Amino acid sequence: MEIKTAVTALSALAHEGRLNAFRLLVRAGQDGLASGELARRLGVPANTLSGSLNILSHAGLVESRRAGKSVIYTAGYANMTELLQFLMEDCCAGASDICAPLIEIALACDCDDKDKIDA
Amino acid sequence: MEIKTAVTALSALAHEGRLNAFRLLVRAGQDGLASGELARRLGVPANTLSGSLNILSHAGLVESRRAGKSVIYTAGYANMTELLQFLMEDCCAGASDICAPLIEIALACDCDDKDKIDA
DNA sequence: TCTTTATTTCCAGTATCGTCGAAATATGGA
DNA sequence: TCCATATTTCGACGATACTGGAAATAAAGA
Repeated sequence: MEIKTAVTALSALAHEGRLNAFRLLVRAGQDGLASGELARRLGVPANTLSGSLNILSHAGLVESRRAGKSVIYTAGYANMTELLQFLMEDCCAGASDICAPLIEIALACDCDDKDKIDA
Repeated sequence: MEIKTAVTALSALAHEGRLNAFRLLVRAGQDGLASGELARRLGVPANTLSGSLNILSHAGLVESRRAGKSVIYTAGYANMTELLQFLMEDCCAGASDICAPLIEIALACDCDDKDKIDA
């Protein structure tokens, strides 16, 4: 990931409304949420949210698909992972002590994939 | 971590100059780098960098200590980890498939602490 | 104390961002 | 086609951020 890409993604997330929207979509999973439903839950005007989603979309952090009159947004998991990877990739170059907490975080992630560690 | 704290940290990182400075400090490890040395390496005026470091500092992403005429900056590893944790903490709430790449990232982290996984 | 070096603060011009009313566009149904 | 609903685009105002010159502050040595 290039630094400009990372800055674009970080800028997109560096806003309370957009970060809330993004996290809501992360929780919503692959089913995603319709734009209107998202606006209702976040309590923001539809056009304001539309702008926020547009910024997140250009940063690759959300994806969208039309379903009838609604537009369904989902989190861009792949690009989110790339960003986290970018933020971490130099963490051990000379400072291995920062690495331990990162592994703890991944291990704390309470999901089925936890089993993979023993494999 | 509260969302406002996360936004502050993300905003601090959402700037090419500051992100470069931060990553350089992450690589520099606990020894850190003097403000002037950092400015020289990044090719930015000392006062511009000072402002950048001030923003990163208020976000808790860097720390500083005076050493004679120089001020040494180091990465704020603890707070950086907290931010990453915040960005990840909901990753598995209904979308466990996003979790796998995160573990891969942590495992890819090539440092001594990798042994802990087998413990 | 005076000078040099290192860093920060102040300031102001410029640019970019955030917000939301109003209008435009897209879709499905009658 | 006409209407209702869902969403986006446009536009403009106010707010905030970025930059770097110049001045101020901090520290060490002569």
